[in-house]
Amino acid sequence: MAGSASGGGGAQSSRSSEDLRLALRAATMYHLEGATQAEIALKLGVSRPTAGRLVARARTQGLVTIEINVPDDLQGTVHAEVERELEAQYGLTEVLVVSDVIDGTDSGYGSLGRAAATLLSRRLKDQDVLGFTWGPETVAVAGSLKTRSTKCTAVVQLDGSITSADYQTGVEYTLGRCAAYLQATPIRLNAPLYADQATVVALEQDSVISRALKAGTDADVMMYGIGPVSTSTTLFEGSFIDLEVLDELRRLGAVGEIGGRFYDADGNDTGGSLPGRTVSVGLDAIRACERAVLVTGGQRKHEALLGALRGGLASILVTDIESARWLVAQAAATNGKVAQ
Amino acid sequence: MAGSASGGGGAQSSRSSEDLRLALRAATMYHLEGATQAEIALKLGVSRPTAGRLVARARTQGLVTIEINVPDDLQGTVHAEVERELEAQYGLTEVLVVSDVIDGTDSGYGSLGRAAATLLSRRLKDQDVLGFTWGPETVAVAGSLKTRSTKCTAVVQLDGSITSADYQTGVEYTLGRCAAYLQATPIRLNAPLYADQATVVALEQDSVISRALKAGTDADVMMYGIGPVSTSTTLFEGSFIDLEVLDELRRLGAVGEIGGRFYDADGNDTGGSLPGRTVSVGLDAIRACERAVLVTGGQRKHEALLGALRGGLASILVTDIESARWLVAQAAATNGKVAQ
DNA sequence: ACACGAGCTGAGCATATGCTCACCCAAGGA
DNA sequence: TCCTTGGGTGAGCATATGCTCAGCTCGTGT
Repeated sequence: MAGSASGGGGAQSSRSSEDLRLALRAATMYHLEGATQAEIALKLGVSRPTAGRLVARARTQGLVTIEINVPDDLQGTVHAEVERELEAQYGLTEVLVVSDVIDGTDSGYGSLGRAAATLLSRRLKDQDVLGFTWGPETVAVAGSLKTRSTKCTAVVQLDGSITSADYQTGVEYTLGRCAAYLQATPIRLNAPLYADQATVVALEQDSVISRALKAGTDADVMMYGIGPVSTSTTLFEGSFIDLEVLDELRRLGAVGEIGGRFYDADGNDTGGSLPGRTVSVGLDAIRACERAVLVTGGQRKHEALLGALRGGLASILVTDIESARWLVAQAAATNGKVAQ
Repeated sequence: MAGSASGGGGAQSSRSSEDLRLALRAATMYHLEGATQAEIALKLGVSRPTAGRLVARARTQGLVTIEINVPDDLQGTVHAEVERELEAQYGLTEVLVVSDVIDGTDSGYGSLGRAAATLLSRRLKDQDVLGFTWGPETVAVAGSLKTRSTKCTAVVQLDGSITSADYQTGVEYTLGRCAAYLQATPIRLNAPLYADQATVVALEQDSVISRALKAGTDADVMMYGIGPVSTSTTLFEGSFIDLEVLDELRRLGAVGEIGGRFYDADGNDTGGSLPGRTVSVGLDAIRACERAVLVTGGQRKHEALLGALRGGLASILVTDIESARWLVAQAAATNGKVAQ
């Protein structure tokens, strides 16, 4: 008795005009005045679902315009557009672009590190294992960790270290600082990055080292920088790679390196003699990681960065605005074609 | 083990900036891309409530601009602003303004009637009783009822009729057409609008008439026009009111009339000799009705309209744009002070 | 004139959202 | 150094929203 079917509605005198008028009104109340659809329904004398339909129709028909405005004090600081474009072009989960341009020096990763540290705090959950490669970028990230509010289970090296004093320090610094600030167990990969093949085989059979490598391979989150293929890299300058190997890498089309492993413009491992002599998780492990955070910037590393992204070697990218714009231009140049 | 407390977050390197950046991003995903907060949370690596907070913060801090745009084909047809202003100024539930200007003639209520008919269809529920006063406005509304999609229980006259042939027809027309199109029982108030006091008392004791009056008083929805206080009204021209009474009404400050009952600039019944000689529901019954739909327009009736609104004699108004603008100006002139 | 298809409606439910709570961390003062 | 104070967080629930369904009306074809 109370609620018998009241019947549907047919065409009124100026039906669609009246409907649009109502949609306009409903949308105004909903979006501008914060009314609920039930309130709108009550006020307009229609049923609750109809009020919802009116609001929906207003959006469908373009009566509602929603804009996201960057406030003035963030203008020039936030690069949302470029970030979204990169995410789309390279299939990334998140891109974070900082305004500072990275110069060629290793000490210039400050702003990159700060940004990446904040991002890392957000991405890390307390049951996670964090892996990292050594390098100036990750040192900067570790140095910018500020609070103990983020926890994780363990921090593990993804690659062996080299005997250069500076970088040995870098590894220790990164591992120690991450462990401290993330209240995590540090897992050391106590081995050289490169050795002769027999040594590498032996090392990989060592229980401690294999355990570290396994932990690194299975890490929930990975954080790493990249190296270019050039004579002015630590690997070459420290004589860890000689001219012969460099020539081989170039012949094989290497454009960049992660954890001592080189890849070509499509992000594939270049092969050759080096992989068998390298102690680090493979590129496939990085590719398989769902939260692979690549932190790098600067013109020197553009080609290496492009190759890594094309090869799916990162899911999250933290870089500088100049590199970001360059990447966008590259993707546009190849007509949006992105290697998977 | 799985979900131990992960701790709160403290101030990161550039916390508020990073937060704003995230809020920006969350708002973009939510409003522009239609993502749910859960999806945002997943993508950004935060908890679901936090994603919601980010979206909320973006609105709070003015990062989100929402506009309602009237499409071109409704420009000049829809008067949303004036309508909302009138609602606010006079405490009305809904105001509907039509673009056509109402001329002085009784046949000029076409567009008003069409608009009111559509509105009435929306406001009427099938268990409702609809009351109406006779008059050109309600004739126009009844004439514009188009479909049988709206039902209601009964349609009842709110005031007695007068013996002018035209208006007798008007009453019958309105009652019959409403009853037919609304699939409702017609309830006739078969009595003169004005009579001498003894007759009125007798009529009000008649069971059929008292039942009709009661039904009218309790009507869920009322629809009525208004009359001005002037020698050029049907009531005066038809000699239902003589000059003496008109003078009395003017002395008492009458500005308008609904159902044969006159009110002053504040919408109060003017009293005098007429009320005791009138067969119709009182102004209080109209004031008490939650869906009292006043349909009128034209310059002749401006003062009457203003008084009715000031006196709370309507909750829903259908009028023309000229009258609407005049009313807005009047409310502005009295500094927004509105009689309750 | 009658029957059929299209479109709209309200009811009911699955999902998404906003809110309250207690907890934990970081900063400031004795 | 410890303690207080304020801000921010996730869990759980009440509410709001969107969706699917069946029923009814109107327009069209025979």
